[in-house]
Amino acid sequence: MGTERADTGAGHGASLHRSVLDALGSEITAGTLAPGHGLTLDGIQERFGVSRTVARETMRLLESMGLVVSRRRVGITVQPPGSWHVYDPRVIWWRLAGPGRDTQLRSLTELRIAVEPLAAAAAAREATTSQRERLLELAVEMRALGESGRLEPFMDLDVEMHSLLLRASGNEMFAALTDVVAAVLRGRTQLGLMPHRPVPEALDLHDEVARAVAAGEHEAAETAMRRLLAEVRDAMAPVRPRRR
Amino acid sequence: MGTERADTGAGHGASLHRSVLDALGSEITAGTLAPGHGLTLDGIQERFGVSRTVARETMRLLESMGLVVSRRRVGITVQPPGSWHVYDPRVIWWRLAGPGRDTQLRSLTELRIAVEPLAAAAAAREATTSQRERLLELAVEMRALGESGRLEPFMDLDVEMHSLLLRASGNEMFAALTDVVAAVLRGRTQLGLMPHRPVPEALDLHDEVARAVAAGEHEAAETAMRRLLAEVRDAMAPVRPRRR
DNA sequence: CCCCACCATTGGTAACACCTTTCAGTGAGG
DNA sequence: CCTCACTGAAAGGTGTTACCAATGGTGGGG
Repeated sequence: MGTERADTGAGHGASLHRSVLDALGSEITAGTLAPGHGLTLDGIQERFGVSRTVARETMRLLESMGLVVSRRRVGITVQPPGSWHVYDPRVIWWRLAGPGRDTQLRSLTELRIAVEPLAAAAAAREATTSQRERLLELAVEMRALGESGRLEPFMDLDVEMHSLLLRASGNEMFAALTDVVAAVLRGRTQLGLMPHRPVPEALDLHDEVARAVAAGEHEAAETAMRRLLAEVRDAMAPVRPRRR
Repeated sequence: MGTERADTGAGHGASLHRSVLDALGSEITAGTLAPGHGLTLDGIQERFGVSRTVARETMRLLESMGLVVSRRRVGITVQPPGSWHVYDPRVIWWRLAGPGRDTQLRSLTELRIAVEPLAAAAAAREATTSQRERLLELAVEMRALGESGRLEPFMDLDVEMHSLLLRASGNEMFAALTDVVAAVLRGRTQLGLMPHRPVPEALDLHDEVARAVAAGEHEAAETAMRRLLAEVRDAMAPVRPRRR
């Protein structure tokens, strides 16, 4: 359940430190290792049967993600969520895989609502010709797949479309969110939150976004994307029992 | 043997691997070490006069930021900008310190335009009473400092206000951008992109945002913040937009 | 109450065995 | 003579162990 090989980086095989990192990262972000909890290198060596070098590298990586701090004599201390680097792909992955997944999905969706409309507007201005063409193609294919109710391939196209828009925006900070958005879209289906059993409304809005961007109408693209995401957020609302 | 020690003044405790990390990170993000360029652990040891352990830990950290990949036999390869983790605080810092600083400021500002209006709206709903009070205080102090033309302390308050709003939004993804926004605001003054005296318009808009959030009027807060940021973007325009 | 000594724990160095991947060299076949 | 497949050596990261240095929390002594 938790540690299904988080291949977040450029994927090489399972190096030793990566599996240890995955285990500890998951536990910290899941709250199993509570903030303030102390670790030691010896403890890590012992627990995972690895050498000091591997334990140290793992610890450095955890530290660079803000999950722990390491101080002499006192050891390694788990940090509270506030200091986690929540834009780190691995952190996002762990949190989506653990409990609090719906909380995470919710805040990520809010981020999407903030970013994607502007990204769509920028894409309408900046996209290359081939990107615009691909966008229109995608809209057509999505409609076909959506109406025939094939959810998985539909999701793939959905991911591709949003990624394309983010990349075409010409803003590297937007483009860097493609993985996040992909994770949200995939996580949403996995969680069974998949709101649109491709509702016609969503299909129409995707179509509208694609057309507007392709035609360079940035205002239309922005508002269409905004409405699309409002749809997404509303469809997600029902699963809200959790308040902190 | 050029054993150099590079401390780019980034404050934290000057541990050995950190200074090496800083040096290499800066060079890669600055483009001095071009994508595709090859490094070796031996080379790093030699150049910085550090042990293999330190070289390895540095390399792991660079890899976790997407700046390099490490493969057996082939060595360490510098990655193109597209795979950098541009939300990592250190990457942002390096890029703001190096060339392409204005490009970076521009894309970060666009990100602010996307996020901060929604953050303000959320803050209007979610902020605690003391946060609302502090916001009003800040607006008053900012006006005083702004009208007397004291740029540095004005900037500090500016940073505090935007940080407060992001944290008060209740969305961890927004809150995690406080460092980014702080870096942008500070970078903007350093770059001389700020008018020597805050324009009255900006002061009024800060005031308006503060009042709206404090009063819980989320729509007013959102539009006020949007106008504030539009002002920021326009004030920034004069610097030549460089296209890559 | 303050100061100092102790020692647990990370920080850093060194030397080593191992495994994977690349690449050059070699030979056979066309 | 050219091409291609095989082969083996070397390059370079991966992982292990042992050891010393620095540091800061803790507790004991004044």
